[in-house]
Amino acid sequence: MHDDPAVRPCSIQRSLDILGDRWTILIMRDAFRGVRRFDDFRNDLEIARPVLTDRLKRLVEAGVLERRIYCERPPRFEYRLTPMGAALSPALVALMRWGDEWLSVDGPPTVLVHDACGHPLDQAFVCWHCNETFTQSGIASRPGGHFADTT
Amino acid sequence: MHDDPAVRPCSIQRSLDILGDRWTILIMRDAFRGVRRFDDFRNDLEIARPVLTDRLKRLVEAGVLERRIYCERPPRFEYRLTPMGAALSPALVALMRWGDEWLSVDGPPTVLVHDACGHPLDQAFVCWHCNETFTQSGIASRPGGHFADTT
DNA sequence: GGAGTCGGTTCGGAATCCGGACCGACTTGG
DNA sequence: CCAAGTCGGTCCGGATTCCGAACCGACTCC
Repeated sequence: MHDDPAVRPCSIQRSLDILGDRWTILIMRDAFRGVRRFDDFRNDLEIARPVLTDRLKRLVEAGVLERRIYCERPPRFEYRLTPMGAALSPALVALMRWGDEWLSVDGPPTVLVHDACGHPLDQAFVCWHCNETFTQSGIASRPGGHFADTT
Repeated sequence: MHDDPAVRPCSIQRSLDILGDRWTILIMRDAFRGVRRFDDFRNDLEIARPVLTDRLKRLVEAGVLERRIYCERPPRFEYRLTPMGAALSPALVALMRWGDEWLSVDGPPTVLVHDACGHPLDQAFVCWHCNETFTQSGIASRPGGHFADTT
């Protein structure tokens, strides 16, 4: 199931060890939307209760969500993004943009726009050293050789 | 399992309808790496044969991979990325970068670098209209309201 | 004190996944 | 000519995981 960690410790593999099932990424999407409580996740996702319990527990153990009490006397909990969880936003945005572009029948249902000018945003790579921006080419990878060529 | 498409046709949901199981994203990662043949996927992933057959078939049906003959007389097939599949690279890169940053014990095992100068690349948003680059702030979303705020 | 809320846990049945065996079409070696 | 190997699959029985439904504990509200 996983690569030899000494030879090719693939980070996609490791990310998917946390995120890689049918529900977890949707749970994270909801967390980004502001969903925090057990029943709100449940109502939004129509996920079975035991599965949601398990996924939230795993995400907390992974350090992606934080379980904190928001009500003392009947003990009630909420699940919030940690910095590690919030750092997933580029991945979720990329998934959303891909779905927008390739999977929507009547145009992108949700578009990220530049707050100042209102024009749509693109996702790209930046070299802060050269102050250059790319979408596809001009990229190399060291030392693993992934993604050097996508054709 | 899915949102009401009239009210909130979430593109992450739709993307995950194609990619959202334990194996599919890893299959796509391998495809980006250049893996094309059934047995190569199998050897790399240690996935059960019937499951791999099913996943490849689904990815072909979804339009993400293309199944083409590379040998006529014993009919042999290979699976190649379509443009739609290649467009997933930002999402896979984002996942890889997240794993690099948060999940590796001894520093990023693979880093994307700028081909010209060798410095590491960052992933960001670009407004081609204003020629501005952001990593987090200055972003809004219309009309769904996703990802406007990550705290 | 009965109903409602919230965040679970505990069941049995259903779907899915797994490894291993088998298969068809062909090539290669002896 | 026959045996073994390759490649891309399918078929099978057992194990895991998922699901919906019911239940539960602690509390609040009426």
